[in-house]
Amino acid sequence: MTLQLWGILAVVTAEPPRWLTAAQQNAWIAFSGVLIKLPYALDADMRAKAGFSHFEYLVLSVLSETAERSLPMSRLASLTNASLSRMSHVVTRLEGKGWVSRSTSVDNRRITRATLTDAGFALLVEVAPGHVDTVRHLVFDALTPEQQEQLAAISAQVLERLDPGGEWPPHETRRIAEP
Amino acid sequence: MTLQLWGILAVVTAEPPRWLTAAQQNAWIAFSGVLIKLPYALDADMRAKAGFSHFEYLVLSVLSETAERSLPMSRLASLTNASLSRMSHVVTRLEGKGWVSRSTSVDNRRITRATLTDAGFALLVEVAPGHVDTVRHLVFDALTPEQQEQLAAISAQVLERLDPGGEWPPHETRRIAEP
DNA sequence: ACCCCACAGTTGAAGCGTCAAGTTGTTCCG
DNA sequence: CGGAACAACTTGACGCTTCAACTGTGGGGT
Repeated sequence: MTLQLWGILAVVTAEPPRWLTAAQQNAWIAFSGVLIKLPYALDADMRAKAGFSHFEYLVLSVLSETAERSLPMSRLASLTNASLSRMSHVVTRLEGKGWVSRSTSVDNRRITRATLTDAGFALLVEVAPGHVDTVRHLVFDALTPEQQEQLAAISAQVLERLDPGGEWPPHETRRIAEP
Repeated sequence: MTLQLWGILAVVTAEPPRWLTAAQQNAWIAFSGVLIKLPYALDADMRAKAGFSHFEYLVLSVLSETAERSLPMSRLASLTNASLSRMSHVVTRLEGKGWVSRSTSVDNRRITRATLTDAGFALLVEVAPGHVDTVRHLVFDALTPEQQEQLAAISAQVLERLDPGGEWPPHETRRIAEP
C-alpha cells in the first residue's frame, strides 16, 4: 500500500496555527485517497464498459429521469454540478454521437432544451445496471449498514459546508456595470 | 439546494439487477456531491491563495516531508497517486517556476530526482497553514469527533476496495511482447 | 560478451474543462 | 416605446491530463 502523505507539511512552524489532530490527519489521509481514486475508478469503469465518461453517463441519466426526457441547458448544468459552458461543450459532443438533440424552446427563445434521443435512452438502459453494480461493489459492499448511514450524514454535513445556500456552478459570466 | 439525481436511472428495467436500497441511494447522492465539490473547493482555494493548483501544492508538500527534500520521479508519482507522465509535465512546470529542480541520480542514471528548492520550501511554509485551515473548515469543523473516526474507517475500507494490493497509477507504458 | 527485455522517464498530440468574450433574446422602467 | 441591464447560451483559446510512442539504462541469461 503506497503511503499517502497528504498535504500535511511535516515542518512544524514556530507558532502552530491550529494544526490537525493526529486522528484528523489519519482521517484526512484516507479520505483524500478516496477523493482521488473513486472518481477515477468510476470514470474508468464507464469508459471500459460503455466508451464514454462517467459525466456523460450522468447527463444522459439525469435527462432520462425527467418526464419529457429533456431539460433546459442551465437546469441540466446545475443538476449535474457543471458550468453552463461545460454543459454546452458536452451536449455538443453527445449530439454528435446521436444521443441527445438540441432545440430552442418556443415560449422563451433564449432557452435551449437538451433532449435524450431514443438511441441515448436505449444506451442508458443497457449500461445503467452495470454501473450500479460497480458503485455497490466499490462502496456499499465495503460498508456495514450503519456505516452507510454514517456516510450519508457525514456527506450531508460536509456538503452544507461546501455549498451553504445550495447555489453551485461557480457563477457564469456577469456583465460588468460600467460607471 | 440543487437536487442531485445521481446516476440512478428512474426506469426500472424488467428484472431488477440488485438495485440500490433507498438508504444507499440517499448516501450515494450526498456522497457523490462531496466527491465533486470538495476537490473543486480545495483547488479553488489553493489557486486563490497561492496561484497554483492543489496538486502542485501536494507535490511540493510531499517533497518537503522527505529527509533530502527530494525523490525519484516515480516515487513522487506513486505517493501522489499520479501517473509518471503527469508528474513529468508537472515537474517541468514547477521547475520553470523555480520551486523544484531535476537531477539525474549518479548511481543509477535511469533515475531522475526532483528536489525542492529553497524558494519552493519558503513558498510552502507560507501557504501550508492556510490550506490546513481550509481543510479543517470544510471538513472537520462540520463533523463530530465520532464522525471523524467513522470517516477514517469508512475511507480505509473503501480504499481497500479501490486498490486492494496498493498498486495504483494505472499502469504506464508496457512494451508489447511480439510473438 | 551479447542480446533481450524490463525499468525510468520524456515528449507530443489529442481530449476535456475553464475562462473570457461574444450573441441573441427578454425584461425592466422611466 | 426605447434603451439599459440582464439572462441563456455559444464559441475559441488556453491549460492540464492522458495516451501512445519513444529514448536511454540496467540486469539477467546463454
